[in-house]
Amino acid sequence: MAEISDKTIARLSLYRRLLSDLLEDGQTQVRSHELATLANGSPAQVRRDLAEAVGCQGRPRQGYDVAGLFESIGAVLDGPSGENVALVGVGNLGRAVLAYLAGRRPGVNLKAAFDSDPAKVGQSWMGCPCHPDAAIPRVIREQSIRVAILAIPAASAQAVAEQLMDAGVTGLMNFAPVRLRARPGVFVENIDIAISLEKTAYFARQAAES
Amino acid sequence: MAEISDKTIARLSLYRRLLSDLLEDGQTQVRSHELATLANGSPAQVRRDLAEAVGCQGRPRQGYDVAGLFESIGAVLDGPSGENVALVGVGNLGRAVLAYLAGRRPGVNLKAAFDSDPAKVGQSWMGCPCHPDAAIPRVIREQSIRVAILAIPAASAQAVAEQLMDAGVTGLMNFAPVRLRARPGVFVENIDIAISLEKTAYFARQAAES
DNA sequence: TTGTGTGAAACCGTTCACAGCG
DNA sequence: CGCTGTGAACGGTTTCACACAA
Repeated sequence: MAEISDKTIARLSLYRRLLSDLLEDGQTQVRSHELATLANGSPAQVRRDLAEAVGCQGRPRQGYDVAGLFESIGAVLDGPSGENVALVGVGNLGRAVLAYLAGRRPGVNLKAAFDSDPAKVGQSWMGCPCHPDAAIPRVIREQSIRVAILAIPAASAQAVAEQLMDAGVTGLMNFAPVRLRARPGVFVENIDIAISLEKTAYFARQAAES
Repeated sequence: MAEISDKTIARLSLYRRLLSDLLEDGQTQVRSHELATLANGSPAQVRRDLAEAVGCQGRPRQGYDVAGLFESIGAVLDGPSGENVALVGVGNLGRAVLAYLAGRRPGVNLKAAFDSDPAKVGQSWMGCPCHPDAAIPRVIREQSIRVAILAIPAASAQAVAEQLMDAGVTGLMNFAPVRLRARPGVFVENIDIAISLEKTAYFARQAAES
């Protein structure tokens, strides 16, 4: 398997979700054209993604086998076993993210939550207990957690990120409006809601002015 | 002003936030190299963004004037007056997004909230009342709202989006894990948390395996 | 010297267009 | 035929590299 780009992985994840819907509908075959429509993409892109990143097996005239494709994408995305994930910050945002995790994401296992609020420590969300921030190094190591979700205020994000990376985390999903200084080799996905909102406002105005 | 790309707008928004921090620190001048470091970008990119999108006035040897740059970027991003924004769905996620809005975003005025839960209707968040979903067409038109944030379940997202677009919304920020069918000219920013998480998990594994 | 502005080159991802196969 | 797989062309961004200004 060669290097797969950022955007391709995002699309594969989307394809998998769409395929999951098709499976529920009992559909067994799907054309690139059909998937493309559902994904707001082009048929050529779908074919290329499936051929290059997965080991495509689409057949002319019938398209792709839904169940098989679903499995193949899963093999690429999830690896042998799923990733263990920690959530740092169990505020409104953190709890909202839990709802997405609850959606039976294959390959993503929430193992631990952390919060600085003593009132939250000891409670449980989605069957996993909330630890105090001080427990981060120990728990991350004990549970072999490589992925962490930062849903905490900007002021503490960098410090917490350092602790996580020290403990072995190699993937961070950062909701705090800060550009984290990550060490080399660590992947950071910034979800910057403030920026996205300003972007939306800008293009909404552009759209209205035409 | 020529066409400014998606990504450039996102960076400008980031620059503005960074400049705002610098202003608070009392810094009056900034070099492209410095902004680039803060933004995790390259100096050349910063210069190009500022020169092409804004009407740069950086001077050799001193760099850019922080206050002036802050204003100039604001003029590009915000237009004459700010955009009026509606929030649909006042669950955990919706309330979390409100926190970002509360961060005194210039150019973004929350004017209305909507929720299908009768218990929430009538309450207020950030000084603006929560209306029932049925009031969407009326309120959106009355308040001249062009931007809407969808923080509702996937099942109802498309239907609500249609109502919003019918009422004149031209920019949607969509947190629901669905690919919205938007009419031409309407800007949609998808924040797909499930996809972002799977992406982070994938690259965390890649990083760990090297 | 230091740091900006910008044409030109390099890069990456997407789309085109067509060969091949059922 | 209809639909996939893929080399080749394309277009948009990013980076390079250097002229210029203080």
